[in-house]
Amino acid sequence: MHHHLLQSLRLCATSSNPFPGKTLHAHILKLGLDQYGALPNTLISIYSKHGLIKDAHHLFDEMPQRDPVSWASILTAFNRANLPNRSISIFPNMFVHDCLQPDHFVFASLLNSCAALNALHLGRQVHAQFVLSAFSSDDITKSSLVDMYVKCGAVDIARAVFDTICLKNSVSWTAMISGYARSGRKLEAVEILRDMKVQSLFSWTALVSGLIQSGHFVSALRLFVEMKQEGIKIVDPFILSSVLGASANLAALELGKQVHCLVTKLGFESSLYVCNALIDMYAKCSDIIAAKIAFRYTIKKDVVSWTSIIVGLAQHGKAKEALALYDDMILTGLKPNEVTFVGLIYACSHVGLVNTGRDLFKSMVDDYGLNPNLQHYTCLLDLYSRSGYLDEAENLLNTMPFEVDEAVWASLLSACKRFGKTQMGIRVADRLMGLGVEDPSTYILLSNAYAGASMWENVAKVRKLMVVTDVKKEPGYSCVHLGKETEVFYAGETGHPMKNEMRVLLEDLDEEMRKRGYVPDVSYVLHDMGKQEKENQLFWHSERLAVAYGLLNGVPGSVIRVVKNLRVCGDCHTVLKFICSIVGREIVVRDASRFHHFKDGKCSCSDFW
DNA sequence: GTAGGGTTAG
Repeated sequence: MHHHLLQSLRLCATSSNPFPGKTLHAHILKLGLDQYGALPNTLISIYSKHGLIKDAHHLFDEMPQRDPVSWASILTAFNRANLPNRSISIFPNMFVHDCLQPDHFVFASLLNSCAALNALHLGRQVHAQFVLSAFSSDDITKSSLVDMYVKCGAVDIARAVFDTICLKNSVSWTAMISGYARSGRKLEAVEILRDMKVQSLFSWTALVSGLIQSGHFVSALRLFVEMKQEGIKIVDPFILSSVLGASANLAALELGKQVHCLVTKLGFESSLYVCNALIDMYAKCSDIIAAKIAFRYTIKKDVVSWTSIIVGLAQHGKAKEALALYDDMILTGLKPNEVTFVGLIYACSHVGLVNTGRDLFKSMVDDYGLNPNLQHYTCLLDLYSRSGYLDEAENLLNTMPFEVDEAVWASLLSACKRFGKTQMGIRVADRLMGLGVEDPSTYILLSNAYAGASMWENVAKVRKLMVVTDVKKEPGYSCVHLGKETEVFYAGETGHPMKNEMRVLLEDLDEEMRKRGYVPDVSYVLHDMGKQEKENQLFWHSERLAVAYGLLNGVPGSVIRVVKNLRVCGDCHTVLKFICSIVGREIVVRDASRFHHFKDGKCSCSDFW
């Protein structure tokens, strides 16, 4: 009888709905067989596989006789329900109530909970118990130890355990590879992969996506190409969404398009992860139109899809569209998350919708129970600053429940300059001086603020501090993407083979700009030097070189796409507005914090960044 | 005496 029921239960476990299992449970109860170990244990696991954690827990509680299998089942059930802390808190009862000792299955489940909780200390304790137990040679538990140490960031301990595994399977190898890759230890990660006899898509995915997580985009992409050459079949779209993420981070539009083609070729265009990655990739590669198309083609949209396009539109200065899409999203019944609100408040700051932004901030807390983080406060602050509500901004800065860094104060300082709030500017500047300044552009702001109030002693103090702290500007560079080719330019006179053509073009443009009223703003130059020399510095800024090169070599009439590592300098921003209207071309610059679409003499950022 | 439970990438 038991065997027959167990067979049926096993079938239920593979079924996609829980009702056959529940019916059998009722049947078992009627027969009074629920006391027999294997039957309730199987039921616990069926319930948990169908997400019915309450039923699983209830059954576990009611069991008169529990054994280690019951314990392994309930711990796994909590882990599966994303409640690893429940596993940890219930576990001591295994000794206290049931007088049982954990076996290797229980250890593996516990380690899984520790990994999910990032609880290294606890994990080490479980490790110690495991070593002292009768199961200390179990390889699978050792694999979960490797995984736990990796997830807690203790990669070297993970490696030590990994080396003691007698029969390594694909799971142990993959865990170790992903550990090295996610902590950016590329060489070691690759070495482990090379040691594997049978490499799978899994192991390559761990390597490539781990490296992408740790910011090693280019190495990851090279390895992805190598994987394809090795003939590994991409039977699962996971790695493709990772690679799309890398393209997005590198703003590599052509690469992203190629991966998009691969997605279509392999038939993964309906995978939600892939669709969301495509929306984000196109937006970050500054092709917001393609991002909108990708969004439209996403059949089953989730919060991430909506949020990706809302944030994308907001960053590209299309605030109205972003806010309109939010209304559509709410109509579909989806709940926005923290990231959605960052995009929305950011959008408001672009069009000066102070009240809408403030309402959204309130709605996030009151209607959706979300906790505003530093990013939300920074966006709100931006909204106040750029709309000229500087008292509100200063008040918010002084009352918000977060430690505020230099960049945030600096942005308020720059708003003070813009709106001519000299007194507040000095107050903020003094604050910044007390905070300690590292960013060279902050020094410029400080020096300008004091100079504007004729506080020459303080100007001298800032200069002196700059020398003492030996401020070095991170070298600025700009890349211009022309089809499959990319050129990189650093600030300063270039040694590029086309240097002369570029100089002539920039000089011609300079002449035309001056006719149209351009006056170089040398206040953006950090170094102490004469006016002419400062203008010369500006002339060779990397974003101008990139644009000049794009104009000379790009397809006539096409959009010029530039990616800069730092923020666009204020003077260059003015210059690019002139250039786009002189040459009648659209120029898109992605800088360290946002996108600038220069078109018809205007920029999508409305001159605030 | 047997079943039943564990580990990998967003």
